[in-house]
Amino acid sequence: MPTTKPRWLDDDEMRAWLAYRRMRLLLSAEINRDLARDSGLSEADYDVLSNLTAATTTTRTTATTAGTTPTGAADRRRLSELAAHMQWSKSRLSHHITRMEQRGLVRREEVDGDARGSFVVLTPQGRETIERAAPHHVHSVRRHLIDRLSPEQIRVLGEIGDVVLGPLEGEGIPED
Amino acid sequence: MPTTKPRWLDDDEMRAWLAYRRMRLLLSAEINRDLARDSGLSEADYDVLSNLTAATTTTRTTATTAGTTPTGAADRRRLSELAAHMQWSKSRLSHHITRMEQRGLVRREEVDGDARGSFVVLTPQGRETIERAAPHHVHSVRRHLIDRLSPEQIRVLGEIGDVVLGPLEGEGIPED
DNA sequence: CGCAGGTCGGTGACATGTCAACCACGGCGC
DNA sequence: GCGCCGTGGTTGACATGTCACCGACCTGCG
Repeated sequence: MPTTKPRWLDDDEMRAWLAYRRMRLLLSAEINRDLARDSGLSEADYDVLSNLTAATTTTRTTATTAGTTPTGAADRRRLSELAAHMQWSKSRLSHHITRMEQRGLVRREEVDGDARGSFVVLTPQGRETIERAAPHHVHSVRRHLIDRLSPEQIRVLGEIGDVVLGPLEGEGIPED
Repeated sequence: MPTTKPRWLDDDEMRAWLAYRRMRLLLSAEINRDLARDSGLSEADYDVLSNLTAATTTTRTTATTAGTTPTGAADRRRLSELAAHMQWSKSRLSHHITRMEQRGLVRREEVDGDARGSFVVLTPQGRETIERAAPHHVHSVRRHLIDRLSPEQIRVLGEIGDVVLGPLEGEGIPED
């Protein structure tokens, strides 16, 4: 808590803070609009799907990849494991999976060893959807963000993420 | 639309994209949590309030300032003007003002020349609230973001905002 | 004047998230 | 075997936003 006078933001700092906030508002809106138009998915849908296919390929941390699937893929993850990985609350994921299940994109499946848990499994339609969506999405992300930045700006943005997120990753989501 | 093969993101690009997305998720959550705990406000509340006091002082574009008010301030703005300035949809603002009105932070007031429109007016309690909240909020923003960044990172973040937002500012919000 | 079309806002239905229980099960100590 | 607690997940009530649409009101023009 600021016991004394607060140090207000100077012009550069304000500009940076504003940049972050405006991007959160406008850039996200734009990319999500593209995604909805091109593929009928919300960003949340896309993330879930891509984290399910990602599980099958090599380690893919984010949502902007979806290559062809190697044979014998698993396409399934425990709810809690997926929630932790995405840093979503279990509640959020559960609600969202329910909705995606009704649209036929994923389905729940029991776990053998543990009667409490369940898997989320990608349906064929889910796979089809994400594979179709991915190229458009990457294109959208490039068009609105990545391709507008210089290599230096890209590098620095990555650095900023490391510096800022480091201390936060631990604390996680409020966790139900 | 990607007619040919999509250009997937390379490692640096992916890192930058991930940084943006994780910050949107975790950093925002953290700062909002602080704000709610310290001042009982949501980020949206804070923005509205600060844009109302801002109108009274010199031109303040963002939400991280709230100095003492000069005498004879107006503390009022047209709904549509405020919505445009914040780049919120009118619907969103209208709903939100209704809720804030019920908490006594703002109130609506008729416009003389135009029977359609209304002003949003800061109540004394609203002013009190934002002035109390501001120092904590700046502190929180510094602690989680600004003070973790080097001057160069701050400068580049600002640049990124300009480059990315430039093309978007025009398009505005889906606008009801 | 009189009205066509834009502007200002408000509303209701619906989507998404959060928070706080809650339930059922698994594991462990005794 | 039993009692307890931690885990995995679900649920319902509620907050916030979006979208589509309404309605009142201005304004320019014939």
